[in-house]
Amino acid sequence: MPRYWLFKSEADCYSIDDLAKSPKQTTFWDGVRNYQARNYLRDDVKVGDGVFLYHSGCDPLAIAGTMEVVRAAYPDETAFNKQEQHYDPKSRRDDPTWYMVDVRLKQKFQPVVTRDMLKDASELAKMVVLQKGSRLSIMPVTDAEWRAVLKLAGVKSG
DNA sequence: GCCAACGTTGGC
DNA sequence: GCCAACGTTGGC
Repeated sequence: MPRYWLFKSEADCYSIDDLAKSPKQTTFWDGVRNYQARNYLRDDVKVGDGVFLYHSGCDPLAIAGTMEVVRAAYPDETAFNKQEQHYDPKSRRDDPTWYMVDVRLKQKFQPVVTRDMLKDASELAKMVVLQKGSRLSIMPVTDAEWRAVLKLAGVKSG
């Protein structure tokens, strides 16, 4: 059984349209530099899992669509490169600290499911992304939440 | 190992 | 732009 996740991205930095324009509509999800999020990525995110792409830091705040995990965790190369914004001198090639996965665009929501819509849905009251102070960039989503959001998006399956 | 200070995130 | 929440750092 696949599990479900929510990946957060600043839309100015990387949006669902950027993903749609990528070769094979696939990208590597790099730059996660938080241990709890890293643990999810490294240990729990598997090929075939469903992922919501959430746009933060923009208007509207919204789930923009769904993605599918197409490659499980492997070392995040950007951590080894001094030129990279997310360079981390403590991560070593023989013992990487940070990991990334590959995701492929599955479905772009039209229109997007806004944060306000999520907040109005009683089934989503406990959704992690809606909790105060919730800053993780990788968060788990329950089966019921996954279905409820798809319903709000007006689509039948992820 | 504690905790204050600091930096960052992100909703509003 | 503000500020609350959170994670990390570093002195002790």
